[in-house]
Amino acid sequence: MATIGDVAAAAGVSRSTASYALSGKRSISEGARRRVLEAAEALGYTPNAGARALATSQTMVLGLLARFHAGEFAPAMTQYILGVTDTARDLGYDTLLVTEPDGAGALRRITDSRMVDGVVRLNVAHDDLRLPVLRAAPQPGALVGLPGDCSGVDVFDLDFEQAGRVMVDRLHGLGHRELILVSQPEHVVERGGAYVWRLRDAALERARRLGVRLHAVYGESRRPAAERMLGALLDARPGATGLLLDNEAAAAALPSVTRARGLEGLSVVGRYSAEFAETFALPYAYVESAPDRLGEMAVRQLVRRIESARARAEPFVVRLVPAELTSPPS
Amino acid sequence: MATIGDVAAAAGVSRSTASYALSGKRSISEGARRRVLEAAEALGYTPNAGARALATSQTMVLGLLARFHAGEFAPAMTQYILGVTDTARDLGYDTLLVTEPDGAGALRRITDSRMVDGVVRLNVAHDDLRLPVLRAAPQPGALVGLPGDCSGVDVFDLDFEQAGRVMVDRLHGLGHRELILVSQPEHVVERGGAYVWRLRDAALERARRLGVRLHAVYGESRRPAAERMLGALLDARPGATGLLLDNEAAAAALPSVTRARGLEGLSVVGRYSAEFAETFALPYAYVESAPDRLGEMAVRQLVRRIESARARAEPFVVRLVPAELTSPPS
DNA sequence: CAGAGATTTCGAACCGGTTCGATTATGGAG
DNA sequence: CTCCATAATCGAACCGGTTCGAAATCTCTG
Repeated sequence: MATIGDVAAAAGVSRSTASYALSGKRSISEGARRRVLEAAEALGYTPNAGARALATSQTMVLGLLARFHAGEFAPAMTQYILGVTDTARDLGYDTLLVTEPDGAGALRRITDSRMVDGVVRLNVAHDDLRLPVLRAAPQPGALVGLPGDCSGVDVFDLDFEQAGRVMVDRLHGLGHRELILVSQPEHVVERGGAYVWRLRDAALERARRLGVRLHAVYGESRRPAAERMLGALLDARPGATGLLLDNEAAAAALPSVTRARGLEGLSVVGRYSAEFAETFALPYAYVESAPDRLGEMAVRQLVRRIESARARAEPFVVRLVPAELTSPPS
Repeated sequence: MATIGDVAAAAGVSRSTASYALSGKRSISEGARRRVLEAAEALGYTPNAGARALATSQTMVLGLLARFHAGEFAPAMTQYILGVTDTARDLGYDTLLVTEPDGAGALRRITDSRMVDGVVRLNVAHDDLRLPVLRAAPQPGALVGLPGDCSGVDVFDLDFEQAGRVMVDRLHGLGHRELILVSQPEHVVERGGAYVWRLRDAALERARRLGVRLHAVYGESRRPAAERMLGALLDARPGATGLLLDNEAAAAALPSVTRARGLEGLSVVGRYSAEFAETFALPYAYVESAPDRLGEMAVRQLVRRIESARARAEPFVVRLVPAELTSPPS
């Protein structure tokens, strides 16, 4: 494999001249620049990433910390990941993916060893054990998901409180006065999925204020259980005419349940990604969770901080994207 | 951030002694070793990855090349990825994820710059443009998916031919004499998804030999279209009593279609992952595609080649895991 | 044509590890 | 007490880039 020394020798210049010719950080005579470029091309020169990282303290790699349990229905995960990796590549960065059962250790390793210039954390829990590590790291960090303590990192998330209110408002506006909210399964909450109760509490509060009855329950994340659960629920609450679904599995299961029972009067509002809605042809209005957009925002802000000392000095942001209702396909 | 020089100074030894004490590659007196270890601990020393890579020409990072189009229903993707990253971590490697619309360029960059010690390629197409690059790379490569030309890399895949035969045999054994095979959408085939026609051609051949009529069609990968398509298909082939599904979206959609039509006599065999079967509570027998296991196998073989010169000299393997029928949940 | 000033190039140091060969300290045998 | 083998340690070189300061070359002016 050719080194910059080989390129320099082939072009008849010193290593430093070759380096400057390639980087353009100093002016180099037209002839020398051309010879260096030709030599690099001819030798198939690619700079050694380790050596460059050592010299510049920049790796052009972002860490991506994601927690995904096999056997859990998490259709949004690939979209988050794709949003992050695609944006990173656009900005010239590669992505080191850490799927972490081992938690903080791996994070500390990749930051302290300087493998990455910054870290995006997905699936942030309310009391996330990796956040202290991330705050202590020399690199900047960006989160997708709102933790209890936002200090020291940039945070991006859907405004789940607003989502809860928007969803209640919608069904209230359609005249419904008794509603059911199906949230994520309880273990998601126990694991620190704050977005679940942010949406739920805001929805309950809004319902109370509007004088609407709202039954909030945990759903299931698997198919047969999800269907049974919905059926039982509709039986138990015959007066409920509106359904709020903050649970992908429930949303995917609902059409077959309602079809089987002929519950055509039921009004439904969901909360999931546009892609999910399309894949499962869901006929409901929904609040779009825009996972790819959130991943993109996190990366852009992260790279801004990495590349500009000025940006690094700016105060940390907490950006909640507004929850907007998307109409069902007609 | 502490360097090995700081550790050495704190322990009162030279840098080389500190290095040997930490790596154990030469014997070091008990006292010195202890002082070095304590100093490293106290200073929170973590070796700089770039420097180590430069010195050892080993990065302890694997490249993971995956192609996933947002908006395509590819539920197995996360399982492949998880199989790879989890196994890599077990073996001491991190994973650089490259989701590549830009194809060969990114691969060449990460291999030539020595960012990775080896590469796992998912979603291999029959005539994959990245394979020549991978073969030319100085690092070993492993594929999940069978390409037209297997030279220069280790290959792991499900035995899709056997899967086709097993599926036909099953329905033939149940007494069915006219079958329909729903494959992946045509664009998957056009993109070089050889596994589609490997399964289909083997199934057609087996059906011919058994004297069974088999109608092979391309399916849809999206929900509303998949359902309509299945309905139309069953109408068009009223004599068909058995269904082979090599298409996740079709499998997920089928229960609601058959329920709506009361087609209880229909026998179905699928081809998808166990996780998929469970998530959607599919009541069919199926050939398990074991994405996580394939990812794991690819990584293990890759790391073997990376770490042992002996293994590197071994001939390349093409390992097709047997297609076995899993019974439906009772 | 000398000299100032700008342009181009080079050599050396540095980033932070690893590793080889040599040197020093230690202990045992003669 | 000396000599030698062995164990422990050190210094220096190297991996492959980048970058700084100085030297060399060229250009233009007086």
